[in-house]
Amino acid sequence: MARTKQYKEEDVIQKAMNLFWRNGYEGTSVRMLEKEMGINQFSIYASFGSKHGVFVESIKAYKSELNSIRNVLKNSNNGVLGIKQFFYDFLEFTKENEKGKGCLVCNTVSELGNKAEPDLMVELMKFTEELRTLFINNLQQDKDRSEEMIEKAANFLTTAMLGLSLGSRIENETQLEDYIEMTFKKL
Amino acid sequence: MARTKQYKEEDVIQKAMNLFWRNGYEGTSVRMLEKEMGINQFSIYASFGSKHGVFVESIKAYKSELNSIRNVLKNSNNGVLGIKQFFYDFLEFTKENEKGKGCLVCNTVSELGNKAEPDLMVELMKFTEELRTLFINNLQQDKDRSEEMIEKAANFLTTAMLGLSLGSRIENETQLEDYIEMTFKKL
DNA sequence: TTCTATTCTAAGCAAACGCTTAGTTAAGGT
DNA sequence: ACCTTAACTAAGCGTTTGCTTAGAATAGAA
Repeated sequence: MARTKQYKEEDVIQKAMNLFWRNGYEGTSVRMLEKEMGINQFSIYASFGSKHGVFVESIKAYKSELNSIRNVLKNSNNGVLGIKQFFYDFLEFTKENEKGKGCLVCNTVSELGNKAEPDLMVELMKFTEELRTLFINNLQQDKDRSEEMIEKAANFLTTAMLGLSLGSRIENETQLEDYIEMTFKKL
Repeated sequence: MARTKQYKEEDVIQKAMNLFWRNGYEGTSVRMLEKEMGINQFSIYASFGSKHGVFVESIKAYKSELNSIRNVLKNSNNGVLGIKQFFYDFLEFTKENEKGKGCLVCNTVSELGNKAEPDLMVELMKFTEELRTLFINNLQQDKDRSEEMIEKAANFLTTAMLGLSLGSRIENETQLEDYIEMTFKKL
């Protein structure tokens, strides 16, 4: 038999994810990953193949991290109010010091746009689609909304989340609260 | 007397701006700038001091480029409808091929966050403040809105613009139209 | 203990980064 | 025609990038 690994891959990916979340993909070097993950470059490449590989795993880790607040939305049965709560939960979720870190997926889409590698793009799209589905489910709980209106509202809320994500990084609490309150007015 | 410059600085900045707009700050190398601007690195550094200097000038050029649609908003006197028109004008303004390029200022804020150099940050903030002022002016044209409501609406619209910017880069026309229509239904 | 298989350390690879500089070219006043 | 001055070309500076690899360390099977 041979030597055993001195780290758990899920542990070091958690740390890598936080680094990517704060600094973005290009803004995070392999040397920075080494320090934050606490393992050598050799181990990084042995476990994940490439910096890109670390990032894809980080995105997956981000999703399960987000599960805490996504499950609240999933289990809610008070229609659009559940989505509104999700918006507030998201703000709390991304908070770091005074300002927020935004949504890692939204940040990534903004940084890489459509020049993201296919396998990464798949992960990003899955994230968006899943969230959209949850929105639709909750919108359907309110009985007086037509299918057509649900579609429009889902499109609206998806884009509104993009605004909330970027807003969380640069705006203050009052602005963000005004934003959420106005977003859910007349919905 | 000495040799004369073979380029106009405003011309080459225009080209640099478009490159930054498509690729972001870090995604644009000085070699790429050389090719796109059509001048040597020496000339770039002689005229603008640094890559950062080129970028700051590009942001200023972006603002005056945006003046075409900002003036429409400035001269409008139909209240919130003028702002709605600005949202649609913005989509047209950022369009490239099928998808949009987003707002260069929003893209930059997303990429650099609060680690942007102070002089750059000043330009970015001025942009946001000026736009917010225009929103408020138009909101005041509708007589039945309270000052408190105008404040909330301005906060809402500022963040909504962030969503529109990122949305323009990844969403289709239907989604974006739904987004704008729903956004202004609340106002 | 000896051997084998795998992880670890640390040095270093080529390429790309922002930026500089020595040397050549050209404009216009004298 | 000559000289001064600034703009040009192109080579190259030191660093950092993502990634690789030779050699030492360490676990368990024999």
